[in-house]
Amino acid sequence: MIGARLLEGCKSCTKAGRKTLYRLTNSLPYMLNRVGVRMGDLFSRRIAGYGVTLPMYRVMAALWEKGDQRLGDLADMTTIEISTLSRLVGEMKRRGLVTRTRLKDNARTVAINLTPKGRTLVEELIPIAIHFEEVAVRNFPSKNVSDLKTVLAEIYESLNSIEPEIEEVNKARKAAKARV
Amino acid sequence: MIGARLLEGCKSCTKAGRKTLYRLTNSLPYMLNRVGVRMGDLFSRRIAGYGVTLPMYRVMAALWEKGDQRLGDLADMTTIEISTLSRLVGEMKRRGLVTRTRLKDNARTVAINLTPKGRTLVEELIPIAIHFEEVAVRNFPSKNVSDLKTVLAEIYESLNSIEPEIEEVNKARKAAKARV
DNA sequence: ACTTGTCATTTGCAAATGCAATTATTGTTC
DNA sequence: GAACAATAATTGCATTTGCAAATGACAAGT
Repeated sequence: MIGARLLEGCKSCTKAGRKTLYRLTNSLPYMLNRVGVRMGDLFSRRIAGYGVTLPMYRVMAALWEKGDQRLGDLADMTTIEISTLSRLVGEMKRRGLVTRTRLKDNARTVAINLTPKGRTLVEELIPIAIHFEEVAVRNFPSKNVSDLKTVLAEIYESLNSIEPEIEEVNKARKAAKARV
Repeated sequence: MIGARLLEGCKSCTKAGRKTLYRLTNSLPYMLNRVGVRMGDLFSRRIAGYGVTLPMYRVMAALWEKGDQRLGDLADMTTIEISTLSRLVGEMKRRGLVTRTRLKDNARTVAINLTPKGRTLVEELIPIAIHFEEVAVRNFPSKNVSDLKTVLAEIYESLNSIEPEIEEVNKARKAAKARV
């Protein structure tokens, strides 16, 4: 296993023998998750007064950017799991923010759209989102921010490519476990 | 409102009049969240075969890095909300991964520790985490990765500093809403 | 000792999430 | 055209999450 040499029990943390030591708090998944969650939390509280949750905002902003989407496409765009999204859209429909209509030529699929109420609301929220981001990164050169976004997008793509690899390892592990 | 000029209805998206246009999918909160969630999902599935969830792994890795922590400190370190963590630790105790003992000199606080079983498990998982990260970023120069980590840490700090500012706006909004 | 206040954790509740079925519709093949 | 597979969305179930309120334990002042 690559990296096994880096593993060192925490009792040894005080010893100076090893150059590199694993730290959860310095791992990329942890750091990404932490910042992402934190930013989401803050923005979520920022918009809570408008009576919408963060996932609802994301659905509305996605629909504002590109309307008349099918549920599955909206799930891809928002990266909200489709079963979650299905229920979320149901709730948003009850609140009069979106419409959900089954297509006539293919009754399997539904088309989601913003209502005028939903549109008004999201157009009130988007400037807040823009301002929020400006404040969040106001201490950083804009070059750094755009570089960051580039890297984030690249890593996201990279993750898609390693997914099959991971699934394979998982299968092997699962098979090994089934024997236990 | 700063940024209001950037707001443009989606019908106008086809027009070429505006230089900048808001896109949810290009906003920093969205991109961070997307990558963080995706990476978490993949790693979560990677370790699912070992019978632990991702939050459980994070708790164990945090305890491995620094043992004998109080619940609140562990919440800070893992950035898991304390009420969530309380329940999570309860479940982990039932599974024999950690111990939770109330201090004798201050019965308000509890000390959380890894059990030998928990320690064995996390020491099996950490090399997997290291390898996972290596694979996830293997296409990127290590300089880029370390720069990324630096920026992520800085943004996280920056968020802490803007929190009071946001809370203040929220309060104002809340007060305005109470009048409705 | 008795109220008051603060601190650390836990619980109640409502939402969001992921996975695994299930339903409903459309396509394909014999 | 009847059986079967494929597609799109929904539902059931268990877990995770966050906020707010409640509990339980200590601290201070009177």
